[in-house]
Amino acid sequence: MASGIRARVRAEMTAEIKSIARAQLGTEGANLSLRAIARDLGVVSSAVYRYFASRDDLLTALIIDAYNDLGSAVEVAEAPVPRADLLGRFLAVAGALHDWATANPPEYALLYGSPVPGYAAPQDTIGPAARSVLVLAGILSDGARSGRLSSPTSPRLAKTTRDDLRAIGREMPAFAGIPEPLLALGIGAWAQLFGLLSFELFGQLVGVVSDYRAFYDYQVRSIAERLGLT
Amino acid sequence: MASGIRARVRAEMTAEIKSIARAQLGTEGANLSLRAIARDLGVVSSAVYRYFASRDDLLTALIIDAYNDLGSAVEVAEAPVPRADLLGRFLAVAGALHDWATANPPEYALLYGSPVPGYAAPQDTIGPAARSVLVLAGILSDGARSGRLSSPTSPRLAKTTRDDLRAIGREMPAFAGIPEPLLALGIGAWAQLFGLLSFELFGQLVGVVSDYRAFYDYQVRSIAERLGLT
DNA sequence: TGTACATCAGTGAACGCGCGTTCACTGATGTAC
DNA sequence: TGTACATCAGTGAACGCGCGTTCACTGATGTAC
Repeated sequence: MASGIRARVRAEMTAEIKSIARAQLGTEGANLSLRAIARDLGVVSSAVYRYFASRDDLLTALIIDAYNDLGSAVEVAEAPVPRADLLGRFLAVAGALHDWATANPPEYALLYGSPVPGYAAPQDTIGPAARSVLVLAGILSDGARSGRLSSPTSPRLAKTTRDDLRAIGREMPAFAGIPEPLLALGIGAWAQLFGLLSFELFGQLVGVVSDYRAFYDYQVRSIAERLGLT
Repeated sequence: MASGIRARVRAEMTAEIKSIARAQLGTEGANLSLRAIARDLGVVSSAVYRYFASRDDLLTALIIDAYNDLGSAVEVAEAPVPRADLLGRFLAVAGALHDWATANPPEYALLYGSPVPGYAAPQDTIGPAARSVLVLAGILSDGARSGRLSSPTSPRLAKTTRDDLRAIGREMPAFAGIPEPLLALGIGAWAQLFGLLSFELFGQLVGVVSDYRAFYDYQVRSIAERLGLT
């Protein structure tokens, strides 16, 4: 099966293109230049089309890779924590988010920053995008099932919001066992984590916070307390 | 003083350039094209340089305008609420944020989305950027002074974080009267509001939430409760 | 009120670049008999 | 094991665009006396 060699070379080439593109994200943002990538690769610009059908295709591949990278970082951080240690699991998730985001700012911006003008993410990004939040869902769902997490009784949920939350449980089994108010709180907490990360990475806290990690950890513990995680 | 005419025409021209640039933000993101602006303006590309020294200068003007626009929207929404109605004031602020962001997505992305590659915001943006958060500071500070807002006692603040928070009070008088734990909570709440807005505007909630405003309002009320606003 | 001069908006050409994508092609590598 | 054929990576030229910025200039509008 000598075709295996061709396939392996192809995979390596594809990986190298993505790696060069990733480096470009850092300096140029999401405005990838295929010609610049080809130049770095030491190849004529049209050669890149053997590996990606278009600029958007390459961008999609980068997005999917980044979601998977983040998702697996979160999973790996949370997995070894004993299932009964809900607080520990949450701290592991939040910590992994911060670690990954600060280690990969361009990728973070690609996933959670301004949408790329003219680019519409295809369906294939949805699965990878969900991986990290599914880990949070597991914590809430375990807590709800064991009765250790209780639901807030106020504020009142609008009917539309309650419907939305029910639909989430229906469509994603991982969220199924979570009472609606707790789920709403959980999504709010999730948004807060990313709000904090965006503030930190996008420069909103410059001159305000100096020890970012300590500040983030404080906020995370305060979120955990609010969610009733112990 | 016939020079007043020249000055007025100049101001109008400047405003029109910014308005065309703002429209371009929506389709092209922060990658402004001076040539395209000149084309829309019906003028030769070099003419734009009579009004802005460079592309970055124009971008800075847009950023400052946007911060001021948001800041004044928040101020105008909050000002008529009776000072003693802390909850009403907070709801007004949060509502104005949502109204402004959903009415001006490109501007929102410019201010709170991914940083523009190669662009460093000059000092002049700091003042306008602070306007909206100063309104929140006023609410917390009034609440603290009147004793109606109490400070959470946990989690424990790291020394570095406590120093950061003290420095904020020292450098911005509006924050001076707010106890450190309450201030930390307030900044966390602020980050959460923007996290929710970014999730909504940047597409993270597509297929999850259908009634964005109801969802946001629920989160806002839950934040208000947590802060002890009544 | 009229005239000389200064200011300044806008022109047009140029410099030196960049880009994504298509297409006919060469030549090496793999596959099937 | 050897040969004919198919696959496919990479080339090079071209199409039809785009860009920010500089500079010498024209001509209208304002200012000072």
